[in-house]
Amino acid sequence: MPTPFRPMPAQVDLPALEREVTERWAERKVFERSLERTAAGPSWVFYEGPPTANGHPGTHHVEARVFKDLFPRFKTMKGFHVARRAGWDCHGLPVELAVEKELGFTGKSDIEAYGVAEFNAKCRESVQRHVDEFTRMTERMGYWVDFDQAYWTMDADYVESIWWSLKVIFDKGLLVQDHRVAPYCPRCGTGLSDHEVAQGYQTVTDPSVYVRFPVTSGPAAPLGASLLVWTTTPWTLISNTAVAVHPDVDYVAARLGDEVLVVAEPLLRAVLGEDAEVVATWKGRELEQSSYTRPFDVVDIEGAHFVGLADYVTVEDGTGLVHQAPAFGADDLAVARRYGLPVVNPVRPDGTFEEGLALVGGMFFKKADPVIVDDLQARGLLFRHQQYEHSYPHCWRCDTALLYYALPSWYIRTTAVKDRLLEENAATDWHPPTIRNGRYGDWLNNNIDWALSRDRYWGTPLPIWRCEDDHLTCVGSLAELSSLTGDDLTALDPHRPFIDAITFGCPQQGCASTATRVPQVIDCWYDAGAMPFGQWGAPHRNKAEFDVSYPAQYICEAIDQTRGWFYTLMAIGTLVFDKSSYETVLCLGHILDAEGRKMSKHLGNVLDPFELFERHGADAVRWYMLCSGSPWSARRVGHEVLEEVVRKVLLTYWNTASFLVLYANANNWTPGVTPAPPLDERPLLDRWAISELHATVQEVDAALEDFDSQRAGKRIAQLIDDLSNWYVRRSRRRFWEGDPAALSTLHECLEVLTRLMAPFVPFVTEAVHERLVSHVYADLPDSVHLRDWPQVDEALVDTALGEQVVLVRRLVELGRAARASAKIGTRQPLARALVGAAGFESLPDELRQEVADELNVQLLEPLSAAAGDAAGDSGGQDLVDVAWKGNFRVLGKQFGQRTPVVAAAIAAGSLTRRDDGSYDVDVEGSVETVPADAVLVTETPREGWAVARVGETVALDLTITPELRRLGVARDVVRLVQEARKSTGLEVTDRIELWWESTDDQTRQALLEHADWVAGEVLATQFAEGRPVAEVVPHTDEELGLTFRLREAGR
RNA sequence: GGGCCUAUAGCUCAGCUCGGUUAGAGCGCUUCCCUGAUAAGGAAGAGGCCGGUGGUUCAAGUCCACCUAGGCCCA
Repeated sequence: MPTPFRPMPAQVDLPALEREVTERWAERKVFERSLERTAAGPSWVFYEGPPTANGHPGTHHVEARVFKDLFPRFKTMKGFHVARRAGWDCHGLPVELAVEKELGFTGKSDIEAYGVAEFNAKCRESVQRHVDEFTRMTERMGYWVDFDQAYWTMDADYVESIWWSLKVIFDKGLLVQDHRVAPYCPRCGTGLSDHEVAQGYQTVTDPSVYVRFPVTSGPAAPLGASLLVWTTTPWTLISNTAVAVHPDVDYVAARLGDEVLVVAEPLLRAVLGEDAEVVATWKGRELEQSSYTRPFDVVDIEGAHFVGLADYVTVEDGTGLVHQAPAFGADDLAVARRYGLPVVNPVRPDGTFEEGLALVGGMFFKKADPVIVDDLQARGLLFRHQQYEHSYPHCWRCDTALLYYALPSWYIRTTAVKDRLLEENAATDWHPPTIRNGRYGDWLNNNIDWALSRDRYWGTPLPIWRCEDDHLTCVGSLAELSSLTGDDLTALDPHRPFIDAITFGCPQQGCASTATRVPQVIDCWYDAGAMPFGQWGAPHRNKAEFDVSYPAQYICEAIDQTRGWFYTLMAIGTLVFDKSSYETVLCLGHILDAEGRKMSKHLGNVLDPFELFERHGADAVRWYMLCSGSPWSARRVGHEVLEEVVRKVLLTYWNTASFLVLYANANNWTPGVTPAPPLDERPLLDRWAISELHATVQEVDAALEDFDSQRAGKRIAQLIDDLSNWYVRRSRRRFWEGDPAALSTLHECLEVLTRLMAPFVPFVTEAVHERLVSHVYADLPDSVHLRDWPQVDEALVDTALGEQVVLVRRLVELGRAARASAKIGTRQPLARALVGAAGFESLPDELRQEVADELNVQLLEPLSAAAGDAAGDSGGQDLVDVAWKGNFRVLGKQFGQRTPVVAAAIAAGSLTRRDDGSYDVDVEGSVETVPADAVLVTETPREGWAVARVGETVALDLTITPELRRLGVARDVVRLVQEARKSTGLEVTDRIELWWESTDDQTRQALLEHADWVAGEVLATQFAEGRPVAEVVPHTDEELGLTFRLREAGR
């Protein structure tokens, strides 16, 4: 006869099981069907942030993907249609650098020599390679996302969408060209990334000069003062445009000899010495707009040469007055922008001054320093000249000193929409909420224009064409480009170098010049932020699909994306549609290694996700990511924590299911077929289990609606523990007997629990669902992921019962502690236990019986009732001590400062109980009335009892009569036989024949007295004193003087 | 240099929103107990100046200020 359930071995290889489940999903197209199933439902829009397809996937990639999977699965089970489109971020410097490394290149000149077309082809290949690995990782971890429709930011459709959006921004006048100061190597002719700069610092000695700038207007002018300005780059003095001071710092005019110099007050003595005499003091802001005579008249700089204010100025070193050359310093450039000053750059890209300039014409910038110093000296402008040792960046390739250099660059004027960004941010549902006004809000408040362009090769080309007359044309599509050129370019690969070759007659009215594309590509972060429309190729294609899927209801990434994707998504959405691209965002903390360090290739501490999946299983990794610690805190991951998840959560869950299957099959119980009593006729414990189940459904649902996976996971783990370690433990006997009420209850709990857990751990739940549900209910879907999310039945949640069971378990714990302290094992029955606990009186008999069973006592009585009883025996009130304690939380509200005095009076017992339960307390002569809950009463039994008490009290009567001892012996024997059954390899349902003999009188008497009971417990069809006829291996126990032999019945 | 986050047992983390009695859990360790599913469960023990200093308060791990260390992002 077939068993109702497929057997579920207790031993399970989770990673192997996961691989089987993955195959089954693919065969049965479960993901596709889950989307079809919800096609008519309301849609819940999720955007997949495209990972950079560069490098190998690491465990930190797994983290975000787990959260990206959980909520869409949850919403899908709730009936929402959650389209999930994979995406790949294909462009950018990281890809270029990886390819450069592969090819052994050291700079842009190598790329140019190799050929841009060939180089970009290599980049494309590299992307494809890494995407394959990401896909494999994604599938293995059970992240359901549609790869067939994946968007690639390098696809022509995608690039065209970006162009369209840039044209919208351009037409609003927000895409403009300006200067950008960046570290630049004049020999290599290229800007360097921060990463490159960081590896090229060298300690060098530079001139340090203090120069006089005579003041010509403002408060210092009447004194005939000069600003004293300090710099370590004399060559930039040629381009001096302004002087910056800190608005809140005190500046002094000080007389030294026959001149007056202006310096910051805190630096006065360090710079001018003790002899300087202060003649005037101003706040920096009072000096604003004071004009001065610049040190060199070599280049024209109009409308400049006055004092500006800047918060970045420090009084750490120098003079507190900072020379400004906007072309050669990012801070300087910012100040210049604010004051509308021109950016004048007399240094050519090769690092030499323009030909024809006085003094320095044609000279390499560094070589100009001594010339300039000498000239200043000769003209009496040099106050002091020293050598200064400091760390300065050099080109990591050629050791040339870098130049901070203003390069022409394209900007998006995000500052123009800053207020809108702040409004959109305020309306965004951040998890955790602190990010909104904290890290992210702060970033928005300090918003600066987006430096969009990159002087590189592998990226979305900036679709701007410029003619010789400087007319700009921004092109929004290949079709538009075709109409401008007159050729059909709709099949053109819109990348460099092909796009660079496209020119057309300037469309500007009356202009006859030819327009060529500007050479830059764009920041790949723009690509990622453009995915809401880019993934559809919208609006050129699929405009309707885009319209209904904007904005996203949910996105999720780690904290480093505040300045990355979170920003670019919101900024582009606001710039193009005047609306942020997402409503809810979950922001995760980073995953660290076991030592708390960020995982990086550099440190070699990257945990390979595939290794974790194969060793512990993807479910274990998922559960850890979702439920251990706060998702928004940085967390450490290692093998130990994953092993714990497997043991405590996954295996406990699996084994509970395995237990059900074992006894359901043994008793031929089939859910829905074998009749079971209605819930309200089942034992109290069954109603408790169902109550906990529904309370869990309620809380998990609420937690997930709030994007709080940790809270949901905690509750689920609690239910698993409740079922395994209380419900099943307490109900074992009923399962052995095949009680349909118990089997139905556990089956229902596991069935609902499996659905609750499915979004978290999709593999093991699928395997359990298949065995517990799919195989027995033909009308239900063949996958848990095609089921509906559980509905809570609030009528079944019995809070009072829940609290009573908590008390029961608490009392059991206390009783066990009492036994331990008396050194009496639980197998030895005791006559009675006394319980002192609020709520014990109202505990139903069924629950009192649980306590008695667990503690193995024959009688359970309230302590108060027993006290009088025992008092008669022992002649006094000595059995119970009563102690009182004040409840500070209650007393504090009533008494404030007097709280400690009142509490002391209560502890001293100066109180009388009133009829309504409240107390009169005698506090230093005056009587105060306090409510019942202001006094905590504890009763403590005395001598002859084993006691455990923490809030509640359990006392055990330690008298062991000969009758009790014999019962204990019988139980010991049962245990020994069970052990022997197990070691013999018998199944739990096998019947046995048993023969025993004993040299110990007490043991013999006990076994004769309790023969029927022992035989029943160990499933013995025969239980006889003596020896079998045939040879059977004996088992002996010296303490009991017992020898017994057993064999399977009927053999 | 700026901003944000974090700091509680050997390790991993709760508790802090809204101050209240003896600061909890898991892992690990020691000793026991229980076991007719379990790689499980239970008891006891060892292990805490709750990062530091000051303040508010009858009362501070919790609120405030400053400091220190680490992390992240940006210069």
